[in-house]
Amino acid sequence: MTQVADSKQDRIARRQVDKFEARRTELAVATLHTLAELGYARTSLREIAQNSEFSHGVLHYYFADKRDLITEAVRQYEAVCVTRYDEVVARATSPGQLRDEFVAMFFDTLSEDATLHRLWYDLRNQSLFDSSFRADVLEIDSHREAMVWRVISRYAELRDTEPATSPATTYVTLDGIFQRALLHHLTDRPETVAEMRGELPGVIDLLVR
Amino acid sequence: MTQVADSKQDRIARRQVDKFEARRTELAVATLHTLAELGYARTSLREIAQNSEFSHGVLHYYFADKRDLITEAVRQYEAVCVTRYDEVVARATSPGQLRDEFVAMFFDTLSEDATLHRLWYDLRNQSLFDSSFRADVLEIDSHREAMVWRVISRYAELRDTEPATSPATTYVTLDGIFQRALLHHLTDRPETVAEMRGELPGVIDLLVR
DNA sequence: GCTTTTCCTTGACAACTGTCCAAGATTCTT
DNA sequence: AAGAATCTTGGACAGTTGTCAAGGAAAAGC
Repeated sequence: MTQVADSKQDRIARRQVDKFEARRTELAVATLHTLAELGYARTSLREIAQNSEFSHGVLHYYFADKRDLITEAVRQYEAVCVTRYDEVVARATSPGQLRDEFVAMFFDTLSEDATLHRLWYDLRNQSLFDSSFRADVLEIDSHREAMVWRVISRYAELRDTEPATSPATTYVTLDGIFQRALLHHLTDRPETVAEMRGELPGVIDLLVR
Repeated sequence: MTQVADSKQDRIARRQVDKFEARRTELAVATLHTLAELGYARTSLREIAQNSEFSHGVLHYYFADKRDLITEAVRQYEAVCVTRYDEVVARATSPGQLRDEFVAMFFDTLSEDATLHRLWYDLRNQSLFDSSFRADVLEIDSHREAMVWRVISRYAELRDTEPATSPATTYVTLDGIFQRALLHHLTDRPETVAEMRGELPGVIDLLVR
């Protein structure tokens, strides 16, 4: 009897938790969009609420405070972003194909998800000032590094050679290129972006022996 | 007579302008320190004034508005930062010396001027959201690129070869490394920074044929 | 259908923001 | 030394911020 009651209560509790979590991520997504639009410095709770279908008060029902909310939004970002190149790696049969499709995807997400990417860089930078972001940022950064490494090490494999640098260096090189391309993309300088696109294959080749 | 009066007035006017400019840069420097300490998102005019010897009202006597003030501070930053490696280049007589001294200077300023550097990245990122910063940011970025190029092209010359990539790619590669090293430095992970230091010479060699 | 729990809105709060201004303090001119 | 120009202060302003709580709306449980 108690067992039945328990499992029933459990089911109820679980359902409530699920619902709670669902709404949390829903609000976190709204937060993500607001952050991507305005940047960290200008994002307020009322603005976030306006990008959702709720009023601003509800945010404190689902989140302890603003930091909690933004942290959750950052985690949402990670879910979106970190496996982007995996299918490219999976379907590649020749080094040339892998390189070309990687470059294509690279510049595709650059313009497609530009606001999300600038948000990521904004938050990573925020972590230079606010230590409470650092753990999450470092974790995401390491996932991005691993993602890049899967591409480059596979590329080296296909070319029957080895990467020329460590995962860390490989990552920061490509990330540096991405960051600058993003700046010029948002500054509306397509020529510069095109130039960088032209150079990227050469850089990739530089990254393997 | 009018001429004498004019030149005298001119002198007075010039002195006033000089004084005005001197105080402007004085306040811009205070702004720079505040920004480096708190980051863009948390820097207020009253906080800036507290880092100077004046009250907050004076800022609007010397600057049109907050943007004007911050823009001036950014220009101050540039004056500090953009010729850092020039003497290293000037005194280098062998490729090994140039490379070693560059690496040393690289990691020296990383820890010495860490807060200033994080400010730079903060403002560069801010320009992804606020177009009114972009012109200044792009200009400073191009100066940084030129600075790095002077080092690498000279290094190639000393080694009797050529740079392997364009100035832009060369810059973003080293800047990406710097940025990540800065993150780990501020996160208090000296091991990671040391690792990156160990790898930097190899990267430099990768950047020339 | 009624009660209890969960969810959401609304308005208030204190603190903080950029901006402006009146009036005092300081410096310069004559 | 007196008057004029310049500089600086400190307070007021309107608007925004994160936070919270009282109470209504909706849903769930019985």
